[in-house]
Amino acid sequence: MGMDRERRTEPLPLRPVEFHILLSLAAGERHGYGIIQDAESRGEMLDVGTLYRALARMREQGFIGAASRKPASDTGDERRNYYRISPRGLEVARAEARRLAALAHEARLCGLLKGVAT
Amino acid sequence: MGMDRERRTEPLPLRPVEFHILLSLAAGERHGYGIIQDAESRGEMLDVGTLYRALARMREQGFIGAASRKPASDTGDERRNYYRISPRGLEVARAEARRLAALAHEARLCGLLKGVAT
DNA sequence: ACATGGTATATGCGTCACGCATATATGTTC
DNA sequence: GAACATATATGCGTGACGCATATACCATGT
Repeated sequence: MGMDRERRTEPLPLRPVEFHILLSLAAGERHGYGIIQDAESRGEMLDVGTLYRALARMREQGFIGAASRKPASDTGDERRNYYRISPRGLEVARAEARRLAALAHEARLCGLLKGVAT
Repeated sequence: MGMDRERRTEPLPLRPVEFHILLSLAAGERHGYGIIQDAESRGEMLDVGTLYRALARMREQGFIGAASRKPASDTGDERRNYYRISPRGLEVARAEARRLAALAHEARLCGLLKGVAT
């Protein structure tokens, strides 16, 4: 067997797209296209195919769930599917955030972040 | 066409294993197994197959090169292949480090790093 | 001398996740 | 109603992946 990181039993480390999704959802409920726009606002490009497949995968994993109701900010667009982060999703997002922060710290120690504010 | 991130013309963002390699080599010349041990000391697990294939790929890309001579720290083990980071490799490593630091900063803003020192 | 375990590099195998393209349809604006 | 942005979804080809295996050298112990 074997795939990308394939059917790995360990969910961590997260795939980049998975962390982008949880990062958006940690700030509040979002629909798929809104997650893409969030990533764009951070200067990150998410492929739509990669995103929607990751959303389906993460629902199966229990990291995210469908929002019970549309948020107040919704314009009434019936096409939108809103997602919320689950307690388990929040856990893995925090663990991944700590891992990334530690990696960035190591990068600073190696001199890769000279002139970049902390 | 498409592969993992496949034959993407853009080298950025780097794959996780690629950043781990450049992070190790930014601190000095290393051989393959030494890079694995470096990652372990950071709590990151690198698969040996993934590592050696990434090393070959990154040599072709010009991000790393073979060290001209064995470093003074070498014990005389003839099996070792030492690598050094190239100017281009240092560039992309810095860019990727900035991206990761920005991502960690966003994670902090979203409350995913509460109680974690800066 | 031989066994054991750590070090060191490399490749074979199966396949998933990926990037890219395309499809479909609704919302918005002019 | 044309044009474009929004929104979700799937088909396609394949490279990179995790895991196993192969090979061999080095160090230590008995």
